[in-house]
Amino acid sequence: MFFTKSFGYAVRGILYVGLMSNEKKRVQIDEIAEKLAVPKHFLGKIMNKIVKEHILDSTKGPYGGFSLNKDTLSIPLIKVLEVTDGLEQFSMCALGLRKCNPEHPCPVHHEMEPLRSNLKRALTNATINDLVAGNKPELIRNISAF
Amino acid sequence: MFFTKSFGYAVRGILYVGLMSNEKKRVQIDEIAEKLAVPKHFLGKIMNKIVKEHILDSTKGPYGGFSLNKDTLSIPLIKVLEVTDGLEQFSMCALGLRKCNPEHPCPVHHEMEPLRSNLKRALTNATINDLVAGNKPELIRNISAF
DNA sequence: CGTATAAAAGATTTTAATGTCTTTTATATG
DNA sequence: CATATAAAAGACATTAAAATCTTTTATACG
Repeated sequence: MFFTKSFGYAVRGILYVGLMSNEKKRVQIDEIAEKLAVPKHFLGKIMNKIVKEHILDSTKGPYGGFSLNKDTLSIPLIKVLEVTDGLEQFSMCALGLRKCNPEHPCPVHHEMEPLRSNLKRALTNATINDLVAGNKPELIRNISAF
Repeated sequence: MFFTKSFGYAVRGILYVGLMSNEKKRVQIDEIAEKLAVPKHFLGKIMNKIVKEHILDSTKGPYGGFSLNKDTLSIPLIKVLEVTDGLEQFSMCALGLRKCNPEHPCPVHHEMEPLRSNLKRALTNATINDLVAGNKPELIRNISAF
């Protein structure tokens, strides 16, 4: 619920790179896609966006792949969401009305507003590092699809 | 955010019927679609589902249209959501992992769980009547698209 | 019964997210 | 420079939600 598949793929891909960064400098898309059981080329496009936004680094060619950069671990999840899904959802009416606002609220506006801002805050406060910091063998298990 | 357009159309359609039920017994799909600026035939299919689930009544032919029934006003919003979008979203992992659960949580499980249950509770507690009960002229304005 | 009305149902199209396959670009190394 | 590797880019296919158009079914009323 809430997010696209792309967002889930992105978060899991970034986490996988983070978890592997002790063992090897760079991780290839083939390995990520296989371990997470995610479509390789689709993940590739998403990872490409992630690199363009400086959330990860990548290099082509032999010994290339994806790697953490100095900022990766402090990136908040909402930044990843922005890249994959955009943030319009936080300002868009739950019933799809354009002119919904506090002065002219839709019928569910007042119910939805606190939920929306709680979600936004949770995603703003949680960083990649927060997710990587836990039990690593457990986490590897938990980002794979099986 | 959160929901499909179908859900928004359904809620607004039901509310429009509720608001008109003082003035006339039945409301036609042409009027609803026009006033809410929603595609008529698409709304028709959604309203049909709503009728099949006994959230509204409908009759064909002259003087036909959609009308409230004895249960309409006490229907919780989550029932409407179930009809239009289904409720799988409440049990589905935010990152799309099948085996995500409290014992093997995905990396955002503990952040998302309270938000999810808050949303579910809000939709379970809010009835159609709660939304109709407010200022009616204001509400009519607020469910139209303009 | 015949006719007009309005929902229901069916068929088709459009759009966006997702997924697959192929070609291009960059780079490390002999 | 030649070759192999791996990301990036491009073209195309699939799927589900959304939207449109046409035909069928039910019903009120003269």
